[in-house]
Parts: sequence; C-alpha cells; structure tokens
Amino acid sequence: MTAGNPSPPKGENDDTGSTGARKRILDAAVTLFAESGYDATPTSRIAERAGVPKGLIHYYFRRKEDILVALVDRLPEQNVPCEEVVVRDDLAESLRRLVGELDRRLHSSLVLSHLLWREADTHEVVRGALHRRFQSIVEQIRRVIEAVLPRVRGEDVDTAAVLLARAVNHSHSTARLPGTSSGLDGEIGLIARALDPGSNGRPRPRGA
Amino acid sequence: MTAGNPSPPKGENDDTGSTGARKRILDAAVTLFAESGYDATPTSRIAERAGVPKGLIHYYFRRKEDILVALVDRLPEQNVPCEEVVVRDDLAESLRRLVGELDRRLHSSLVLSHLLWREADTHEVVRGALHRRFQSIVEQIRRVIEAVLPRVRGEDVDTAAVLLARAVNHSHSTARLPGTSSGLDGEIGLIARALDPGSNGRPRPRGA
Amino acid sequence: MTAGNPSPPKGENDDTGSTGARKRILDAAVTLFAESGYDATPTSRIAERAGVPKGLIHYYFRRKEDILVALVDRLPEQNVPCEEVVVRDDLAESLRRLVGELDRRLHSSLVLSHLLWREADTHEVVRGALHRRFQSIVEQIRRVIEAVLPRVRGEDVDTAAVLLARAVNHSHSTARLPGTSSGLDGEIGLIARALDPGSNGRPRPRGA
Amino acid sequence: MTAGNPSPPKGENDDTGSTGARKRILDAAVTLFAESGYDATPTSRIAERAGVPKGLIHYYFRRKEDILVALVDRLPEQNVPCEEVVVRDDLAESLRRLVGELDRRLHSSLVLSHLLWREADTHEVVRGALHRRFQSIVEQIRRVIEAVLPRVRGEDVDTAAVLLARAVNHSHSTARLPGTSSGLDGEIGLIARALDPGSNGRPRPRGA
DNA sequence: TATGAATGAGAATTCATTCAT
DNA sequence: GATGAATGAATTCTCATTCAT
Repeated sequence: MTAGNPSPPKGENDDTGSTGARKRILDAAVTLFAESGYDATPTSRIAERAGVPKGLIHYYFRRKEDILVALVDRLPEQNVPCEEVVVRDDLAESLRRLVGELDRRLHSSLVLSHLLWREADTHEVVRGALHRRFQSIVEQIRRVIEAVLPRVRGEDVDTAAVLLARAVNHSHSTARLPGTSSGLDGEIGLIARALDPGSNGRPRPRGA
Repeated sequence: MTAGNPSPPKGENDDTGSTGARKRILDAAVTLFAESGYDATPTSRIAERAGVPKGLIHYYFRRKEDILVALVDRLPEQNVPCEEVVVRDDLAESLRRLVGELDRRLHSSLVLSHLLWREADTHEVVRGALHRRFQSIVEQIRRVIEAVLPRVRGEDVDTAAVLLARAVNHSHSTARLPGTSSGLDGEIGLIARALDPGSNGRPRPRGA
Repeated sequence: MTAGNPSPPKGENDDTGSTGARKRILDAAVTLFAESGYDATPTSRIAERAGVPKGLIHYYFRRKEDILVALVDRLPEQNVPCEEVVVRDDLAESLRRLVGELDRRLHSSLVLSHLLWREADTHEVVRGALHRRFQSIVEQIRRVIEAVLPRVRGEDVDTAAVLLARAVNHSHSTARLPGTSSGLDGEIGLIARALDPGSNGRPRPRGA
Repeated sequence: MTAGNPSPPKGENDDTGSTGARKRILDAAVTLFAESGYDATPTSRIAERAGVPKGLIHYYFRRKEDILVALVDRLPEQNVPCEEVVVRDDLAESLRRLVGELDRRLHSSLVLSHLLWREADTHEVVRGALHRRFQSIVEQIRRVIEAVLPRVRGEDVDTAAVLLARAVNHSHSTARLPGTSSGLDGEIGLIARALDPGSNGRPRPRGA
C-alpha cells in the first residue's frame, strides 16, 4: 500500500508503531521538505529532526524518494458525496458547501499538498497521484453544478469547474502571494453568478 | 542589474559576448532546470549542454544560484498600457485583449516562468521578483475592469483580478493538468459575465 | 568441527535441524556467493533466499565469514584408496579411474569448490583448507603413478601429478574458458603417454 | 581506449600526466586489489595509498569498476611471432622459447593478472578481455606445435595447447600452491615428450 | 529459539567551487 | 580571458551486527 519496505503495521494509512519511528520520520520530512525543498533536504537532517538514527530512515524507506511516495498516501480523503452539499436552486451555496468541506479536509495538509505539487514535475509518482486528485475535484465540482443548474452549457460547466478546482488547489499557495486575501468565498460567489445570472452569489433570502 | 560577475557587455539584459557563451549557458540552464529542477541539475551538465568548459560557468556566475538570478532578468517586459486594450463597454473583449497581449509576451518564456515559480519557495530573490510580477498583473487587470465597469464593487474587482491573474500565471502549468483544456478564453468570458451580467461574455453585437 | 555457533545437532557435517534452517542458509549462500562473490552478497539476501528471517543468520553464524568456513566443511570426502583404481601396467587407465572417481565425488560441489578458490586469497581459513586438499590430490596421483610405473623419474612424477591435479582442480573453471572443450580424458592420455612412451594413452588391446 | 573519463593524455596505454595522478591511482589499486580483493578495497584507501584526494579517484574513474577496466588495459602485449621461437625438430625447445617469451612479458604483471582473473567471474568486462587473451595463448601454442610437428593429431595439439596455456596462465597462482615448485619447464618437457615420443624433452644433442 | 527493529560505521559517488596555467 | 585538473565536504545508501522481546 505504501512504499517503504517494512510496510506499516496495519492501520489504514501508516505509522503508529510502538515508538512511531516511521511516523516521526514522515513528520520531520514534511516540515523540512516544506522549508527547503526535497532535493535540498538531506536524509541526515530528517533523521536528526525525527530523533532517529540515520540508518533507520533507509530501513523504512529504501530510497529517499520513497519518503515522498509515502507522503502522497498522507493526503486526506477528499471525496464529498454530492447529495451532502447540494442546496436546491442555490449554486453559490452548494459550491460553498462543497469547497468548504473539501477545504476542511485538506486544511490539515495544506503544507503537505503544496510541497508535493512542487515536486510533482520531477517525480512521476507524485505527479500521477496529484493529477488524479485534481481530476477528482474537478469532477465533484462539475457534478454539483450540474445538479443545481441542469441547463447550463456543458462548456461553461467545465470552465467553471477548472477555475474553481484551481482555486481550491492553489488556495494555500496563492495565500502566500501578495494582495491575494480575497479568499475562496468571493471566488465561488463570482463564479456562481457567472453561471446563474439570476442569483447574486449570496444566499437568497429564504422564504422570499 | 544582472547577477553574473563579468557584467554583460552592453545590452540591457545580457548575453551577446563574441561567442555568446553567457547566453548559451543560460539557455542550457533553462532547459535543464525545467527538466530536472535546479537542485538536481549539476553545473557540469549545464556546461556540457551549453558546449562550454566547466570552468567558464563559474567565470560568468560566481555561485550556481546566480544563474537563477540571471534567469529572472530574462522574464519579458509585461506592462501593457491600459488604454491599448480597453474596449468601451465590453469587459470580456477588453480582458481578452489584455490577457492576449500578456500571453503573447509571456509565451516565449512559459517554461522559464514555470521553472522559476517552482524555485521561488526556496530562493528569496526569485520569490521577490515573481511576486512583484504577479502583483503587477493583478493591478493591470484591476485597472482594465475599472476602466470598463466603473461601478462594479471593489471587492468583486479584486476577486476577479486574482482569479484571472492566477489563470494567466498558471495557464502553462495548468495546461499540464488533466482535463484542463478549457483555456483562458473561456475563463475570461465566464469572469466577465460574472461582473457584467448583462453581457454574455461574447462580443456584443455592435449596434444592437 | 564446524564453524557455526549452535553446533549442528549430531550428524557429521551439519544441517538437519528440525526445519533445516541452517542447511537452507548454507544452500542459499552457495548459490549467491557463486553468483556475485562473497563480499557482494549481503547476509540479508542470503536470509531472503533461504526463506529465513534475517536475525537467524547471525544466530547460526556469528560473523558472516563463518558461513564461508562452514562451506569448507561441505567439500566432499576425496580420498580414493590407491588399490581401488590401479590397473596393472596401464597408467592412463589407472589415472582415468582415479580422476573419474575424484570427479564423481567433486562433481556435486564444483560450484562450491570454484567459489571457495576464488575467496581463498583473502580468507586464510579457506586457503588453508583448499591447499591441504590440493596437496592430497597431488599425493594420490603421485601414488598411482608410482604404483603403475615404479621406475619413472621422481621429478617427472611430480610434474605430472601437479599438471593433472591442476587439471582436476580447475576442470570446472577451465570449462568456462573458451576453446577448452578438450576435457580431462584427453589430458590424462597425453600425460600418461609422456610418462609411459610405450603406451598410446588408450587402453592397450588386452591379450595382444 | 581506456575507461576513465578524462582519457589518458595520449601515450599508448595511459598515465604519464605531469603529476601522474592517474598512474598513481592505478598503481595503488593493483597493490590493494591484490591484497584484499576488489570489493574489500574502498576507493578511499586507494586514494590514501596513491596520495591523492578522494575526489580525484572519481574524476578519473567515474565508477569504481572503471578502475578494473583500466587495469585490463595494463596487461602487456603478448603476441609472440611464431617464427621467432620455432626451433626445427625440437618441440620442447620451441615451446620453452615461446613460453619463456610469454613469461618474460607477463612476468611484470603476474600480480595484476592474478587479481583480474579473480574478479573475472563477477565483472563481465574483465572476463571478456581475459578470455580473449587466454584464447590467444592457446592459439600461439597450437601454431608452434603444428610448425614443429605437422603430423601430430589435431586433437592432441588442442589438448596440449590447453594444458600448457593453463600452466602459463596459472603459473603464478599455482606458485602459491603447496608442493608446486615443479615449474613450467618440467611441464613443457613432459608435454613435448607426449607429443613427440622420439624426443626426450631435452634439447637433442645437436649433430648426433 | 526466533525475530525484525534498530544502529552507526563506512561505502561509492556527486558536485560546487577554486585555481594554476 | 579560458580551461580543466584538483579538492573535499556532503549525500545517498548499504550492511554486518546487536538486542529486546
């Protein structure tokens, strides 16, 4: 399931050995990769930070790259059932709920996600996994839009989905850009209005 | 202005030495950094690819990082005068012209830009420069929007500007994502419609 | 007698533990040492191949080198009683019977023998054992020659013995050399003829 | 021609740079490989012994194995023109002259040759080169035999050639075996007598 | 007995950088 | 200006061996 040799005890993802050496290694790796990048982080520093001897790193992860692969498995589950978020006749709200839910799940791993995207170009395995995840977000958005506004042009749905998926995906990295405080909320509203001109992108006064 | 030691002969940017060694080094660097990343590209391979002796690299660039800095200077001029693109009453068209113009200028350096963004996190100098450039794009979009639709809410302008700037900025990297063929054009139309609900995101039939 | 710590249960040589782990370790070692050499074969791979846990290797063999030593004990008994092979007045036939008998016994361990000779230079214990064995073969050949041709010059006996012992000893490794298909049989005939010019190196027509 | 990257200046084989670093590395390698074997000799010890910094080893020889390959090129020329050694009607003398000549050329590299044979099993390149050389010795012996005794059975020629080639080839390693002082000379005589029963393996009294 | 996690001393190799020519 | 040999610190990775359980 994971890439390290001595596969994690049993639990769904990994870690939790008595001493939790494996977990501590991965934790340290996330921090350091985020700080200095994968290439610029020697495994020795990971060991040091994790408080484990250098050799143990390669006991759990044959090659350094396997650490990266194991980190991909740490990305949280991100499938949000469509029916849980769709609010009849209110695209903005529906999307907001979808994105909110996605964001809640991804939030704990913003750093991880950012770091992995950065390495995706040069690490096939990482790239594959991330692309699949991006696809899945696009798909979810698309489904929500179609559930709320069945009549919208397919082309527009696609465009909006990509636009929004990118926003979700890069919300953290964008957050580091200057003058980018706008946030997902506004972006969702804007896009919703584009698809559903009648709405104002704000929750309609119910009962009106 | 530039980073390499033996400052470039004269021209504003760099290169053009008799043999053009400096230029060939930078060209090679772009290709290789794009392929394998900065850290994973030895200066020796740059030399090899550039067809220059290894020693020459460090003659032109004291430290390896200086190559990266010199590459930042290669990013093209990107200021598009507002009045050149604004089309009265047609936001979509105006944005399309702005983005088209930006794109034309950036197109030749998509690879370069992508590569630099990837290194921005770990290279202060690169990060600074890129953030300034991103800011500038946001600003230009904002000005165009305000020129065409003076009455739009400031908040929406900001949101749209960021959304679009991100689209421009990542259009190349996004292009590598799966299911992302939508393209800038559609995205511009969508955003324009959000800001200007009366329009359809397509050039209005003039004279109607 | 043997080298491993937990001395083998009973049998003369080794192995036969309930699960036969020790035997399987040695079997695996022979194969792998033959393939890649002693130094290049990690104990972990031996364990893997033997299907035993890594720790068990060092339970049976304190140090890796002890495996090599244990392998020396696996070399087969090689003393062939002189009277069993001597055929009156026919040196070639006598030598052929001796060598044939030696070969039969050694055949099962050609790989083992080859592998040990290769490590003899760098492993004192191995070298000692192998030299003693080589000596013994020289001695046996010498005895047979003297039994058949008592009058031959001692010097020639020595020379022939060494020549033939070497042939026996290296027959397997030589077999791997190109253009070396001649085989022991021809070599024996040739040598016999040198010592006993009257013969033709072929069984004399009895009763002629 | 050789394997190290910065190919030797020009000379026929290698070495001879001003400082002769490359030569000193190879010299050190021969000594140490002979002592402890290839695998058990760290490049660092080679560097130390050669009196060069560790990095220089890998400047001249990308991979450690390239050192071995370069050593193969150090094996001396070994082609002895047939007519230079053939003495009419005296096989023993002819072979003695051939082998003597071969031995003279190989003598300086007995250690080298022994060491390479030991590694041949595990190093394809080495094995190939050595087999070719062995072949060539067999061939030379065969030609000499046929030049002196045109009527001898081809089969016997082959056998004798292999027997003798092996003697030449292993004379050094055999020299390390116990009770093996006989030497090539006796072996040649014995073989000559086998092929040419009329002779006694000693130079015939000329003019008798 | 058996086991596999743990350990740390090296191993090969890479590479930015210096520098004499 | 140019060049490529030289340098050595740093890096990834391997592995025999130990040891608690």
